[in-house]
Amino acid sequence: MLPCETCVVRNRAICSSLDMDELKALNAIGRRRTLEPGESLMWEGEDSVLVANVIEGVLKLSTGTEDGREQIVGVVYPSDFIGRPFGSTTGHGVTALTDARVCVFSRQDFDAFARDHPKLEHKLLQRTLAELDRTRRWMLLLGRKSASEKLASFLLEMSERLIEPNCGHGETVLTRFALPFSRQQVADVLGLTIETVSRQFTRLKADGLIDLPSRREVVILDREALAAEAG
Amino acid sequence: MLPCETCVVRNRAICSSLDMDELKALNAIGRRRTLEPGESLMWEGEDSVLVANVIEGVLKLSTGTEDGREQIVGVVYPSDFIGRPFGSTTGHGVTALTDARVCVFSRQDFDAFARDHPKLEHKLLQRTLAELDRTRRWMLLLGRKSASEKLASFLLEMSERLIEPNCGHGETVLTRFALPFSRQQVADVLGLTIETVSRQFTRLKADGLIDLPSRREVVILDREALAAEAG
DNA sequence: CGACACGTTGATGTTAGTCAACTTTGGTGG
DNA sequence: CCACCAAAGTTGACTAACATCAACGTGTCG
Repeated sequence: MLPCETCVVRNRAICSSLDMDELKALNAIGRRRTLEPGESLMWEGEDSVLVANVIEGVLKLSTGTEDGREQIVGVVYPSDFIGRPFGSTTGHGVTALTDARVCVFSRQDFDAFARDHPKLEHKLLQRTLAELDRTRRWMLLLGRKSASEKLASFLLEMSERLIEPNCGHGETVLTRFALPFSRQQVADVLGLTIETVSRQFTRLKADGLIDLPSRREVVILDREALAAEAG
Repeated sequence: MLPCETCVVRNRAICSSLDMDELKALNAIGRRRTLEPGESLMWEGEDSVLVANVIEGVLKLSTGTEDGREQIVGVVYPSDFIGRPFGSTTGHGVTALTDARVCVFSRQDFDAFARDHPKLEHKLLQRTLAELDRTRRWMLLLGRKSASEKLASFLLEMSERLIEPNCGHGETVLTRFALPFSRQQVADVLGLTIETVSRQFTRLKADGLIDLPSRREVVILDREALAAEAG
């Protein structure tokens, strides 16, 4: 039996465009891999040798300047696609934030496969367009929002993106969740320093909009007010 | 004779994936349109009814907050693709910065055509992936760079992107060019205020890195130093 | 229990934003 | 052709927001 048949993202990842025979062919060129928090799958500037699908876990995409400043330019979740097909270099590093499982392909193999399977390319195009939309919305945050607006926006986005797809049906947002980010990583997403992030967390808690049961846990107490704060 | 046959972007836009018959079919569902500076082709949040190819001119993609802050999230040049195929809403406005000519399609017609022409979808995918790469690089600028780094980076990018593709072959960057942006628009690209942009222009000129023969013209005097300034 | 990484808090500094005055430019009509 | 005007850009003084530097908790794991 194909590993794909029991894959939890089978029906959501780009693989969902393939029938059984095609899936078998794709499976033949891919392999599973697990990553621990902090472990990288690829590095900025490196030749684009791999692409992958996220099966489980959360990973960050990040770039940096020569002098060590870092910016997280994307966050990927189960069923998301990683890597740069049809291109020679990787524009950003990919690093696991949590324990993660991915389905990895050689870029060359994947490129060849994709060219022969327009339905797969179509799914990939849809995903890429959606990711571009999301990324552009994030630019508004980076360029024009204040620290408190940034953090509020971030927490709301988290509460929408961290939903486990298997549990329940109607639930569209989370009220309580575990952040897959350290304070430094939140700062790297929002273009702030760790101190500013910490202060804004404290303020949102003091104002009663959120609660922080532990370092990594967030409870949204007043979503309305948080949305207002997000600008 | 098809208008496409004499189209200056025929060999660079996504149309380059099509043979004569296919081009004829695509031409049948498209039409030309001209835009004046400041004129918009679509608006943020609107239903996605149009897509287009840029034939001539420069256009901005922009989003804003409720309270009027604006962020330019992309800039498109001849042969670039505009709009959101396979999606219901437009995430950002599209407005001409210069006189522009575009080749417009109804999104529904285009979607249907694209689904039947995998080579076109492939080109579109390549373009979208490249645009996503560029957008992510811009996030580093917005999140982590200082005002002077931002302006220096911006001028260097302009000098690379404004090259007329027809003139010459080897020339890969421009030393002198006309900015298609007002100071306010530069500010909206970089996530700064107009005053800060103006001060940084003055400083770069005073330091001898650039010259400003007129409001809209820029001459790069010391590309080396400008690149260093860009961080 | 202690060490260390992670996070918070406070004091101070710097950068870019704000507000306001002034200058330049380009366009229009007398 | 020139005078005038509005729009765009520049400059200066001041302020606010965030960064920086530094000290101080806190929880996690050997």
